[in-house]
Amino acid sequence: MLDIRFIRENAEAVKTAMRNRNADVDVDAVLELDSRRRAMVTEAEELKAERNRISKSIGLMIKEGKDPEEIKAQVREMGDRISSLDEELRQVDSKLRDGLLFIPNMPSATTPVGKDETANPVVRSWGEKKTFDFTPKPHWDLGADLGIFDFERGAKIAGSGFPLFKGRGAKLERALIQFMLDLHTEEHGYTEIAPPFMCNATAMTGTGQLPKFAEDMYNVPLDGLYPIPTAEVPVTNMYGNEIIDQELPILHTAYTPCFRREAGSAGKDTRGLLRVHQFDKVELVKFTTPETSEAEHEKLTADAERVLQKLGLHYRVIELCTGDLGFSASKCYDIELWAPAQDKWLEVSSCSNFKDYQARRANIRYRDENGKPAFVHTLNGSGVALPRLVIAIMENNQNADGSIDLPEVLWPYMGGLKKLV
RNA sequence: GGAGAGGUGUCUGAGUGGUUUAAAGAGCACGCUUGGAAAGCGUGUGUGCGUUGACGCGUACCGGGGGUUCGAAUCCCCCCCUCUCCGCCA
Repeated sequence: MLDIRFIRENAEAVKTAMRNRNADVDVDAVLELDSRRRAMVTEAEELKAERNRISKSIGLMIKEGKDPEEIKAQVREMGDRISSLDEELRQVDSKLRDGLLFIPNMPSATTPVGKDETANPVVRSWGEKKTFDFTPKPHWDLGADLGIFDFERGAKIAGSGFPLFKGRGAKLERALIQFMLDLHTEEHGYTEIAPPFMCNATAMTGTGQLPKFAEDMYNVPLDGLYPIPTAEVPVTNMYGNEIIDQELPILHTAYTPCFRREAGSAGKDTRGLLRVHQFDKVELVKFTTPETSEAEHEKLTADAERVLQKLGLHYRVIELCTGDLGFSASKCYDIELWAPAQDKWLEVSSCSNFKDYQARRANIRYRDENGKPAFVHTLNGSGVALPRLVIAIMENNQNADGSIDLPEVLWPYMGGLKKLV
């Protein structure tokens, strides 16, 4: 969330930013709550100061054997006023917090201003489109023929969008996860985390999924838990309500399954692995100082790209414009893989710098050079998500006979298998 | 799921209704002392919010939330977490 003091002092800039985001936010209503709240706090605290003084004197009177009943009655009235003021204050406070929780992050100064995804500039690309001397098949046909997944049975037991991998398909999932985790821990300096796959509402609020995107989340109301939509939630919230005393930056990587209801996407990208309710992902998460977060953002993006380079897959990096930027992000690069049978680019990673937005929501701090507590900057990106990665591997590496060549870096993880036949 | 014991500041640890403004010790920082160090001595050492140009002042915070009271770390209620034992169980 944004600092209320920042909003107070930069109201016009905030309003402009919200317009650029196409976000419908009533900044003035929040400012009004803020000024009401401060007036009430001052009044309540003055009363409390007086009550504390008098209560102390009552203690003395009793000790001296005087009768305090008259003063007690007087303070009792004061207490009633304080109680009702506190109650009112609680309400204003929670309204203000709710208001703040629905205001998205400020786009960074370098984020291009634009209306929607059509305004996202391509930053760079790697490799080139593969040419085929036959018509490349979509991954769902290839996979069904090879028997490496069985979406019908997945749908039978959980519903559509819950993919079921089988045999070498299941092993390929495991191999890719292991390959990516090894790369990030051994070559990029990340510490691996195996976190809980469910989080409470506080954690979901800390990273920005709640309260606004409740409909996108699965939830288990009986226990107040949410199956995680991304490892970002548990791994970022690891340090919630802490003043981190380790040296920054902290780099974490984590494999988790991810669960998304995809509300509002019904009927879109329904075939195969394009858009599913459950998928595997290796995530990269960083905690940095404000001074280093921009450089760490570039490095994090490069770490994700390295996965695709090692796998030999053609990709491009785009930067999200203000109109397409995620709620909590200040700056974001999407990495997209080319899928020849789909004839389109598929997003496999969103690498975001959240600045202090999540840190303020989750209360994650460090001590700055003066020893004063300050909010960290949080960053994350997929490194990378599996379904579309599997699509790209299958569709790009297919042969005319329906077999699929496996990238060389995966051979050791596939027990020496070089080809899916 | 049942029974019990706990949760106090950076740490250890006291505190069961009123100068507690959370004792004491350790740690840490600074200063004195010293040829230098250690020891010793002295001073300081939390977070949020409000207010202020600033120094500061006020307020809240002893796992979390409510309540009783003029006044709560302390009494009452609910919840969370940790440990021990029992039950169940991969």
